[in-house]
Amino acid sequence: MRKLSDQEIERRKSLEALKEMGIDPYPPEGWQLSHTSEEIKAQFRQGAELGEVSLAGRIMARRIMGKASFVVLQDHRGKIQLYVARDILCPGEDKTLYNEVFKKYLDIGDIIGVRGEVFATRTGETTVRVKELKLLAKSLRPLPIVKVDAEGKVHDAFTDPELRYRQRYVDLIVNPHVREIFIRRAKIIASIRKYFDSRGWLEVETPILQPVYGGASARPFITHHHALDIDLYLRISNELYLKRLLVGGYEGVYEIGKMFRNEGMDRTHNPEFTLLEMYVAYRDYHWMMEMVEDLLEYVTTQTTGSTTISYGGHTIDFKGPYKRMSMSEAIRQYSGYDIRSMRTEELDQACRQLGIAPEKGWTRGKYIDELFEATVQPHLIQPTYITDYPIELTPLAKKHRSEEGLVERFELFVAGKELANAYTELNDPIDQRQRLEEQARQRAAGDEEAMQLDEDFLRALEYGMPPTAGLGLGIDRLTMLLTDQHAIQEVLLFPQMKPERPHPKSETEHANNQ
RNA sequence: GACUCGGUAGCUCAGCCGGUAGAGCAACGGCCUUUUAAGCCGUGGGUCCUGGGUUCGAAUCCCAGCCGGGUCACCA
Repeated sequence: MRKLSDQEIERRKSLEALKEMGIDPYPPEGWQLSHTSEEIKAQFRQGAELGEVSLAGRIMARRIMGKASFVVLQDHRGKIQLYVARDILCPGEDKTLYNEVFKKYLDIGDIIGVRGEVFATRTGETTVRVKELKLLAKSLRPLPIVKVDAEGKVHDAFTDPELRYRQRYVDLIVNPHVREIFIRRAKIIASIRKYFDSRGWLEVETPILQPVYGGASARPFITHHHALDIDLYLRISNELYLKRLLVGGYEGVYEIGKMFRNEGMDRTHNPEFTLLEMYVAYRDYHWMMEMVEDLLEYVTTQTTGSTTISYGGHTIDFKGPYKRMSMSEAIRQYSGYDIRSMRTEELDQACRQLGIAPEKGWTRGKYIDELFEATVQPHLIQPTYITDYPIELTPLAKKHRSEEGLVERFELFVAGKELANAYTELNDPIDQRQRLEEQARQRAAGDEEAMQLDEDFLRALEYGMPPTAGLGLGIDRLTMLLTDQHAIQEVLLFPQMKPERPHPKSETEHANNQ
């Protein structure tokens, strides 16, 4: 058995004592709720006659003063103070409920239901005078105790990232601002759905397990299907499936879902992350830029109340229209290099001067991409569209209608980070085949991240896909921006972690010895 | 992957010029019927991340490993 701490032993003793008194520490029947803590406080402040209220939540603090006590109860909307007085809780002769159950056997962390009237204390705090109290779930582990003083200063904050991410449930209990992040995340996603649905675009689900992975450049996770005896890949992108649906005749489709990329992890990368992908027929990337402006204005207003947000000390305004620059203009403006007239050797030299070490096999497009990342990207704080990318980097976008060697693509940059990526989609099946065959050659030459040739996707395109604008937008990054968080782990409920090493004296070991 | 910082009580941390551990909160016992970082008196609680090494003696010094943070690299 895992060695229990003194506090855990104490709580288990209380649990047994309660059972002996005939109190079920985990009763099945629940508790009728009349209000949330937030509703009680708001309505009482406005002078409402609340009468008796009934609420439930977790004990977060206890201040016992003999025959009366104050309790801080936390529910999903906030905290409220309870006043538990012996003779109000136990009007008769039997004071067991107060003296024994409440004072001795309840702890911080226990979940209780209470009923009583609302009043204001001497100091004016809205408080529930408890007439009825019931244990709903006993907590066997002590919580980290976070205290906030009169000036609002937080003491002993629970901040260790390892503990917070591994035990997110504890983080959510004791850190209200963390709960808020995930409420906002849900609002962001809900508002995107609302916006798309109102335009008649169809939300779809496409396979996560794919026999051929494509639509992006990344190493996949591989798994195995036993009945079929084939390897399957966790999708790195759903792009090729959504395009099949445009071939099928839907004129607007979108999917919000997890993608999986088997690459490094850091504060901006998690192996699984949430991407919005959407495709609309008979549109091009110019239209898409306007749509994204409109969408982001809507989402920011719906979730934050304004188009203006604060991110890492910058004030960022999502009100459109956003600045637009072609990639070559942007590089000229920020670095002085005119890549359009530069030969590959000159690009190589320019990169070396900037401290970038080129690798053999780099295409012209790769050099340009590197130059861009080093010289331009960090400066793009306000939402900015960078347009017209080198063709080599973008096998699924349509060739530029007037510029040789470029494709009709834009990326949206905010706070120096890529937020969205969009194309006028390539719907010429012959061109698409050539470009994917080029990718296949790069794979054969050892580029693990070049795309696989998806014959069924090409077959679909051969039936004819309408001209289409497509968009990918990182939901995690958008959430980071709208919550002023700088690590992806802060906007994922359960970020990927290395497993905890089982302790030598583990619980399972004990089980085996029993 | 490289470098770097960290891992000590349930939590937040101190101790780290080597002499086998401390504080606050939490817990336990007591007092207290409007407190709010409640207060007062008393008490208990530790594989000092793991494994080696140096030493009469290691939380402390050295080596290796594990986990996490940061920076860089890789990576649309």
